[in-house]
Order: sequence, then structure tokens, then C-alpha cells
Amino acid sequence: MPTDKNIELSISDDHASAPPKAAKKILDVAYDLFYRRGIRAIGVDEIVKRAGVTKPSLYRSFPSKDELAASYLRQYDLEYWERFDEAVKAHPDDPRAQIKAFLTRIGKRTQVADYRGCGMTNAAVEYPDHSHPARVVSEANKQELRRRLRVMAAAMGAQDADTLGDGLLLLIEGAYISGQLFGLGGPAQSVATNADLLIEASLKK
Amino acid sequence: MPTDKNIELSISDDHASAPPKAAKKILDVAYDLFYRRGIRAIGVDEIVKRAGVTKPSLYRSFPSKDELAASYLRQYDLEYWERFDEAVKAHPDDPRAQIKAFLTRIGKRTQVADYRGCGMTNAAVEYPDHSHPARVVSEANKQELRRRLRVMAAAMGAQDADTLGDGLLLLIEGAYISGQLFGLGGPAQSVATNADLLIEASLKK
DNA sequence: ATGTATACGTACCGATCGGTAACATTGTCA
DNA sequence: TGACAATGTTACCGATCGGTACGTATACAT
Repeated sequence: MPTDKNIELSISDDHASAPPKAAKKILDVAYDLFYRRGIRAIGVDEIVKRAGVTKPSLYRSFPSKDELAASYLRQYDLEYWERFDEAVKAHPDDPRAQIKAFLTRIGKRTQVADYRGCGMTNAAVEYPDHSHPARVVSEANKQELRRRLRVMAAAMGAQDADTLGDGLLLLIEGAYISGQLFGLGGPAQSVATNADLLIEASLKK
Repeated sequence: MPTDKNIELSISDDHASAPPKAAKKILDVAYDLFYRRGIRAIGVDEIVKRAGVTKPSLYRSFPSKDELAASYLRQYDLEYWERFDEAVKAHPDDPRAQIKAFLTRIGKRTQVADYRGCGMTNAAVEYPDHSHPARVVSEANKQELRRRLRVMAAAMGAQDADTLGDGLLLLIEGAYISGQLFGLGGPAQSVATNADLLIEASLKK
């Protein structure tokens, strides 16, 4: 998938004769608006307006709004696994600590005002149709998350690794959703604690 | 959940001075469409068409589409607590069994094709603005769910009742979401099992 | 200087959005 | 019969939706 493109050079591209590329500006703005306010809620007119470009520019880089939404989620996917891998790398060969680190981070993120949960989850709610381009990306992301959690649960030595992996996924999804539902002080702040309790209860004795 | 269709001729309602009420037909159809396909995805034209009424009829009974959506959720709220109370009544004075029954039911519901999760949760995702009429109803429902779960967790004798109650809420929300994300065979089928593990690990010894 | 290719803008499309005005029709009850 | 309330009918509103036809500007190589 060509994630249009030129994401690099992020630090400084103001120098010299390199205009910031309409496609990148569009994707950046779409990312922000789609995530914060929802995909269906944002029209292409608002995107191009905020990006300082025009509509034909959008449609030269992206074949449709739906595909722009899919591109937004592909970018989201990249950053998602970066965060995930950070937690993993911070605790080599210790899947339980990896999970704890990842969930602690999620729990913290949910405790900021106007937290909007997981872009992948939100997109799937907005588009029930499994064939929608955005939903395809979302489902793939979640399948991968499930796979990783099950692998980690097995590495922890769970009695039933698949059940524990799925339980952790339920807690994570619950944190994403209740984070945006309850705002500050909501149930999501206890996700890491509850996950650790669940892990403890699921290990082979 | 009302399968659309005019309730006309339903057993006994044709007699006497009770015309089938356009408002009821509209709300039934809106309920079905909003739940299955999302609120933003459904236009008022489609609602009145499927309900066999006209647009002015809709706006005589509901001041706006947003308020119709709120009415849909108020109806959803009623039926939600009916289901909840069924599980409660089935196991008097046994909150752990009550939770297990409620979650087993949720786990089963998530395992049907085209499951669409919780209407309350979905509406909150569709409308991030806390002042939106639909979201107000949704947030109230979730606050009440949280309150009940915490009370039940306390009644179970949890070491930290609030944490357990919130953990159960996370699992429930996770089940709603992953139920519609993964379809058959998804993580939501293990929600009751995981909840019971979490409860076991949270009780005072 | 000129050709060529790419990037961009102006202006517009038909369709649909939520919502309404004005009037005709119906059934119920008095 | 007459009054009333509920619903239907038709036609319309301005705004916004996603998307496009087509002309213009700039950059660079020849």
C-alpha cells in the first residue's frame, strides 16, 4: 500500500526549495480531524480548507474520501505498533512487564481531557460494513493485536493462553472506549491494575 | 429489538381509538436503522420511507433528528436495564452469579453474525461532543452501569470494590466492541470466563 | 525560448442533508 | 353535524455532501 508518502524529512523540510507537499498536509490535517471528531463528521471541504489546499489537490493524491480515511488509519497503524514495540523493547523477555508497560501508558492517555480512544476502534464503529476501506485496515490492526496478545500470554505461561490474550484485549478495548466515555477519573485508569490481576489469576501454578 | 414493520394488527390494538401512531412506527424504524447502521449513516428520508410515513410526521413527533436519536437511546436504555435486571433476579443475593449470567448473555449475543455491539457505546463514538442529546443519554447509561457494577463488586467482598467494578466494566465494553470487530469466534466469547477469573483474583482472602 | 510534465486553483456538478410551509384528508367524539 | 387533532400530500428551502471538468502556474530539460 503506498501510504502517500514522503513521511520522512519530518524534522525540517522548510529549508530550500521543498514545498511541504499538498498530500502530506492533507493527510496530516485529515488525521487530526478524523481522529478527534470522527470520519463521517468531517467533510472534505473542511479538510482542504484547514490544509490550505483545494479539493482537486485532495483527489489527485487520494482516489476518494474513503481511501483517505484508510490512509489515515494506515498511518495510525504505523504509530500504534511503534508505541507497542516501545513497551516491548523496554522489557526484553518479560512479556508480563511489557503488557503492564503498554497498559499503563494507555491508562495514562485515557486520563486527559477530550481523549478520543483508539482511531481503529472508532472507525470500525463508524463503518459497520466489513468491505469499507477504512474498516479493512481497522480489522487487520485488531487481528494483529489479538495475535500478539495471545503469543505474549503463552510466553507468560498462562494456563489458557488464548483466553488470557483475549481477556487482555477486552480490557484494552474497554479502556479505549470508557476512556472517551467517562473522561477524567473513569474506569480506564485501572486497566493496568486489572490486567495484572487477570494475568496473576491465569498463570499456571 | 423490534423488527421494523408496522405493528399494525398486533393482537389487540386495532380496536377502539388507538391509531397505530406514526410516532411509534418512526421510533421503531429509527431504532432498528440507527442501531444496525449507525446514527450518522441514516438520513431522515430513509427513516420515514421505511416507516411508511412522511417527513412532516416525523417532525411533529420529534423536534429534530438529534432528538430522535436521543429517543432511540432512551428506549435502548429501558431495554438494557430489563436485560440487566433479568440476570440479577435470576440469582438473588448472589452478585457474582448475577454478573456471570449477565456476561454469559453478552458473550452469546456477540457471537451472532453482524452483531453491532452496544447502541450506547456506538452513539458515544459517533458523537464526541458531550452536549449532543444522544451522547447525554449514552453517558448517563454508562455512569449507571459503572455505579451498579461497583455496588455489586462491593457486595461480592472484593478487596478493592471500585477497581473490580471498573475492571468488569472494561471487560463488558471490550466485549461490545470486539464483538462487532471480530465477528464469530472473537475474543468477546470469553468475557464471562475472564470476568470470573478477575473476580476470583479480586476477592478478600 | 520552448516544450513538457507536474502541481494547483476556479468554478461547478448532481445528490443528499436536515427541516419547513401550506393545505388536504381522515377518524373520533360531542 | 361540526369541531378537533392527527396524519398525509406536495413542494420547497439553504447548506453541505463527495467529486470533477478545465484552465493556469511553475520547474526543468532541451
